Amino acid sequence: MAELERLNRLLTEFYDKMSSWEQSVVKETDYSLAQVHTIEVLGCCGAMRMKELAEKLGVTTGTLTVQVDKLVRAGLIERRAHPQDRRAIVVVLTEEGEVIHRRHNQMHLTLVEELTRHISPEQESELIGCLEKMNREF
Amino acid sequence: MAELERLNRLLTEFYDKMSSWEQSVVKETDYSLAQVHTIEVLGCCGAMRMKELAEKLGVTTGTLTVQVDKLVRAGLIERRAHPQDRRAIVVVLTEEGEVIHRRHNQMHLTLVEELTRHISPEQESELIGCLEKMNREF
DNA sequence: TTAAATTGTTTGATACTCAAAATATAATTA
DNA sequence: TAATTATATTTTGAGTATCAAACAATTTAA
Repeated sequence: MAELERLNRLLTEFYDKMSSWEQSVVKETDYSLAQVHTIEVLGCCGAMRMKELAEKLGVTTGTLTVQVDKLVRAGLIERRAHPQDRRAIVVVLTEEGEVIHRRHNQMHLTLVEELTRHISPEQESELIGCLEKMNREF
Repeated sequence: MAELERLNRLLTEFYDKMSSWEQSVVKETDYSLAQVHTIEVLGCCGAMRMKELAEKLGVTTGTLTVQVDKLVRAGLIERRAHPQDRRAIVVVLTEEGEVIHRRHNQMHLTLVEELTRHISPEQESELIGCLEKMNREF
């Protein structure tokens, strides 16, 4: 079906443009893409253990340990003991980490505002509905 | 505005899920994410020179040279002389590269079909309209 | 209590990336 | 035309990210 092909192209195009936007935004900062992504997830989802964070980021815990070391050294996150499970480490943003996150999140909001500049409120509601349905199907 | 924040969350969630889907799909193959992405771009946009391909992929030409070397060795792409500009190299998929691309593209189509399972044709048209508008604003 | 499973870290190897230097060719200028 | 400047690609050297496997500490299950 041609409609499906068309939608596929548009989604891929959107993904690619989002990807290069993020890359160019991150390049302006002192941190790497992997580091900013880690901050983003912690900022949006809140503190969590290494295992869970690694899964959300799509890397192994070994990889994450290295990244967390760097972010701790940079003063953006902290390691804390898990209150119940003594094997586990809970990773949490520091105040400075929160600042970085809020700043980055604001750029995302500004982008989305620009992207939807010519979309009516009714269309925007439809779009939100579609995204909710699609995200549920993954 | 709360609506903007909501849309931002949904778009980010979609991006992240798309990203991990692609990663898990690529893991099943013999090729890396960077390699599959190169094949995807060549398959969708057709043959092009190194400079242009590097820009579309968001890497330097130096980085691309290395990747192209590997893909040539793997038999998926070929280097050809540019008919007018003797400085330039045109990169093109081989028959095997085309097969890989078609196979990968089919997986994308299947994914999009699943994602839109509960979206009506009317909503889908709206969605397509929104994506076109958004992609234009980047 | 013992055995098995889970959580996180360390280590060694590999892949990806960039910036800068080098090479070849094209385009422009004097 | 000859010299200069710009462009396209490759090569090289260094840094970063990543994984798998081995390890240590702790929890869970038998």
